[in-house]
Amino acid sequence: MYYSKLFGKTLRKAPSDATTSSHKLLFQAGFVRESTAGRYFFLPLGQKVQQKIMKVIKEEIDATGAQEMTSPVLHPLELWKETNRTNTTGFELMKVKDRRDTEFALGGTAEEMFVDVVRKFRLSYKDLPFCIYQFSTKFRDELRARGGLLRVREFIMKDAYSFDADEATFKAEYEKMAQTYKRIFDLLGIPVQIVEADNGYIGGEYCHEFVLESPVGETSYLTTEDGTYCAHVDVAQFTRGFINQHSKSEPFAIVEQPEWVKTMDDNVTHYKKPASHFLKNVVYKNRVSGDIYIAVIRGDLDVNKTKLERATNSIGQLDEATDDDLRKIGTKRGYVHSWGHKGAIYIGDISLETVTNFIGGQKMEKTDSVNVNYGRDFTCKLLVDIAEAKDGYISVDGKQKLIKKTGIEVGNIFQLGYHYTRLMKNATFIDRDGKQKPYYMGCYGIGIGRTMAAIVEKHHDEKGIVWPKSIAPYQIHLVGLNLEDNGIRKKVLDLYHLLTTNYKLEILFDDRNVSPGEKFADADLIGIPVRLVVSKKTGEKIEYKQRTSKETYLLSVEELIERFQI
RNA sequence: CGGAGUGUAGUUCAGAUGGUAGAACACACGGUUCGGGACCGUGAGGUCGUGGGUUCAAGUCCCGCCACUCCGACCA
Repeated sequence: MYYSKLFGKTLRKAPSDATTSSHKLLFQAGFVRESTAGRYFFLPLGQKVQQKIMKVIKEEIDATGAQEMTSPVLHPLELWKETNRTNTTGFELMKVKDRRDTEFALGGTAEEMFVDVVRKFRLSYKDLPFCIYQFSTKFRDELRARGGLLRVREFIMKDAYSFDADEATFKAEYEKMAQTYKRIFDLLGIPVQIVEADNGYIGGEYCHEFVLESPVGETSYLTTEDGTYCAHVDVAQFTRGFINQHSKSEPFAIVEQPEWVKTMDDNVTHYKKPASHFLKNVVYKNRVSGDIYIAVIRGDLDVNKTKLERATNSIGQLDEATDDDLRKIGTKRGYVHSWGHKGAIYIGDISLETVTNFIGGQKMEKTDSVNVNYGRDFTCKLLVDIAEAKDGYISVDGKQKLIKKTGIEVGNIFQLGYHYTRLMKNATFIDRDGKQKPYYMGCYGIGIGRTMAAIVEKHHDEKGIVWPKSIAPYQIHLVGLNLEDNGIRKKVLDLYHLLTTNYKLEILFDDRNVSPGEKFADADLIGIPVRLVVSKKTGEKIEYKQRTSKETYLLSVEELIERFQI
């Protein structure tokens, strides 16, 4: 490719509203342009990278025996009705109508479609297991796009779906895919952490995110110092510890409050006790059923909404209660009781059993309660883990501190189990015993654009991008200097043709009539792994430099070709 | 959807108190340069996001809307 013909230009400066390195550099170096928020053009350079990422993924996924196919982007809305996902609040489905008023969902994920195509065949256990996948544009009606390619509304995703006879064979498939993902991200130059995660409405124990640790990521997770435990904040478990105040035999009592105590902080000052000795009550409302939940928790801990949603079987449906909601159960902010409000369902955190003689729980305008004990003075409908793990908390084995990290989620793998195949009719195979059984499913996704951004976040310096070899837009950035000299011009053109034609190397040849400094600056910015220079200075040789190094070498054509192991 | 901010040339930005729109870089042409974003000259490029209002006069003041960025909420 002649640089002078390349569509897209580099800029001297990054756009001012870009905040992440990947956004700045991919824009500045001419890889992407924004259409509207969260929708991007991939310019020729960006498209090359995107295709190379897909190639790496395809080779590795194909090696597992999975087969690539494609599905329509417009999904019949009927399918989504079968699995009730049109009503799943929280996941905003984008819909379109054709001129006959038939409704379609713009695919944001394709479980229903893949189940649908599979059930068009009468398969037997002999056909199992199998895995089918596609690369396709996904649409997400995100409330807010952010960070360039990190969170977008339209993106190419590799989504794979596995079909097994039972959980045992699925487990093997899942494990194989986890290993494959690890290898893919190794090849792409992204050191990922495998993070235990929440798989939302489905439940179940297998769900992992592949995360690149990065300050600009949106995924919060906790890991032990030795890395043996690594879990998303929505599932991370920790040890509460036991806080023994004094004898449990002191009777529960309502006491006068000499001052009006308003918040947890004021309580701590007033009673001269740490926050852990107080009862904290947080109220949520299920926006679908209208149920009101009061989460009761030790005062030093916070409620994790996702954990609470899982405990109450209301995934994606809880909102923080409004003043109106509080009024309905007969209370107001600051005066929510840990028991007794009619019309509310009490869910307690297991930390309630780690303290004797709590303060609070029945706070009124002039009085408060003390010496309150869980089990003796009050109970909740459920006593489960609904607390959010935080930096410095102790791991479940009690031996290590948890470290909180943030990162970019570049891929995920899910156990779907029978969730879809039970909701959708005829999603069955004929088993050995001649009976129809639902498929046991898993799904596996990788966002291509986000992966590209993650690679840039990981691989750049002050001068520009530093692409790993596997996905660089070109293998060689050839810089021709002194091109007005016909001898040099011929030499560099001969080299270009030799390498591209005989050796099939991908080369970006900077043939422009601009200053050397500008060509070098662009080479660094674009970030192709190897830079070659032909000029009057290099004589019969060719200067070779790697993007990652400052060293330059003068090589003969033969030596050069050797370097590329041709 | 809540909070904050920004919209002026392709990009980065300047345009106090209202008075007929500017620079740098990029782009085109000519010339001089030529190993780390060279220089000189010439030129082209703007319904100042949009609609309305106030005013003799609005990029500037007021109101509505739109878009974008950041924080939060949301995120199979």
